[in-house]
Amino acid sequence: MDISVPSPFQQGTFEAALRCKNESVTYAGPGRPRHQQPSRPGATARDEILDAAAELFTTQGFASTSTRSIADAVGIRQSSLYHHFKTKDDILEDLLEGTVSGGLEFARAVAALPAGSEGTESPAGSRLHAVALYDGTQLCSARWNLGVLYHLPEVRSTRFARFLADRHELRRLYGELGNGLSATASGPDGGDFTFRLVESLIYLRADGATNAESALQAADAGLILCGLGAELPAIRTASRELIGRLA
Amino acid sequence: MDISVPSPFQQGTFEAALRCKNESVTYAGPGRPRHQQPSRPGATARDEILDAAAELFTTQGFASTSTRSIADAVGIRQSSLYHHFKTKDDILEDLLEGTVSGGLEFARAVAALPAGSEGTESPAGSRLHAVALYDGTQLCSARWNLGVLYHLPEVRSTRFARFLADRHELRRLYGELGNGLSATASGPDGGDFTFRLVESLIYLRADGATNAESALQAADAGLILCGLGAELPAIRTASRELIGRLA
DNA sequence: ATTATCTATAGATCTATAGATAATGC
DNA sequence: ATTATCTATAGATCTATAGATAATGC
Repeated sequence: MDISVPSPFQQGTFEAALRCKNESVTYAGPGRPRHQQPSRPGATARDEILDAAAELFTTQGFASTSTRSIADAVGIRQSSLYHHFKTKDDILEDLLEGTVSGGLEFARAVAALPAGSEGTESPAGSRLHAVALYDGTQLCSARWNLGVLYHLPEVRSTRFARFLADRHELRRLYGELGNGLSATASGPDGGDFTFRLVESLIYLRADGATNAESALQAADAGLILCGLGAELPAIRTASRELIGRLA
Repeated sequence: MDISVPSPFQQGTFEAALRCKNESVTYAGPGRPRHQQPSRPGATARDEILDAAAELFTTQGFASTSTRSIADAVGIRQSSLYHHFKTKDDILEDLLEGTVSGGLEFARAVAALPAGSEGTESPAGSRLHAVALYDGTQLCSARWNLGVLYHLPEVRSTRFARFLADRHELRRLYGELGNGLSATASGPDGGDFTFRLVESLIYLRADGATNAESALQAADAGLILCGLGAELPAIRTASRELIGRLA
């Protein structure tokens, strides 16, 4: 059955040809030296891989990015990736988890505060504002705009159950923090609208349209939809205080 | 150089094997009969292909969907696709263009109305509300949730310049219609916030969380952010009237 | 003659594994 | 001995083209 024939076009040969271009070898840890110098931020090879994958996934798409192109961006051979990650999906899983874990942790801490502990005035809505501002700031300032990967059809599978569950819990916390604030404005969903406005920062950023105020404006807009537009100055102050205390 | 050897695993052989399963032939137009009955909605084979591709692109992703799987879903051979579309990108281009053209046309018509012609009362903001409601309704009710493809990294290329330009013009029209309405509320960007809230319906739908009111709620929220929450009942009436007249 | 399909295939990938090799650290 | 890399490759794809074939319509 095995009738395959070696061909000059095969991968090994091509890599061997490439190799002639760059024979420089520098490597600090244990193991065989790399054929190229490391050029990515990150303390470990694993971090370099994650950074390169984040760049490529966000700029070229997940399925369109080959493991070979990630390896090339790191300066290792394609197969060396598999020492650090079992599959390509595992790389994506790590990246997604990293984008939601910080915000979720902060939101949990805010939601767990005993009533009235936001500060001396503690205006209603400052908890939701703080969560939105923290989350939005992270989405705007993270090194790569990984949020664009949230809604990939590929991600809606049990493979990424943990990320999906974490993001769902974060969304639920927005809803919970918005509950009871919406007497006057857009109905009972001010918390979820706030979540949606914060996530829309992802696409604002993808269009190159975010600036230093974008996250604050999204949080403010969420609170306006909760009927608290008039209290915004006090809310902003308390929100910043909360972030300084918990983050 | 040509040292390849025919193998029992090659495509042609596999297709020939498959073919034995289904010999039924029904075909109405000119040309050779299909090996399978058409099973997709659409007057033409081209429409069937677009429908199948829309389903697969939205549920499995663009890059993860092979031309073979599209052809299988239609009931034709993979290579037959290329009679109707030059490349796989051309299929995506057609689909994207189709999702924005209707909304853009409506928004242009609304923006081109002479001042004061919305109706007898013509409350400020009803034009923006009408555009948002029309657009949001389309995003929620279209057969496939093609909006999830808007932010694919693959789409940000000159290849899709026409779609990108149309969507950009639509966004600009939201901003224009929002101008001058935002004296009281969230700053000067009520129009763009409305656009963002309407587009967030795409991801609400992807999470299975839209209902019959979702589009209206998004449009309302946009107008609240323009500082016109108090006028919403009158705005809604005028907005529906506008849609009935122009759509 | 034109149209829409088909079979067959080129040529270029892609992911993941097997097993060798060259460092470090005990 | 352990670790991180390397070379080489299996085996399964993928997109697109060439050219044959079987309908319709003139």
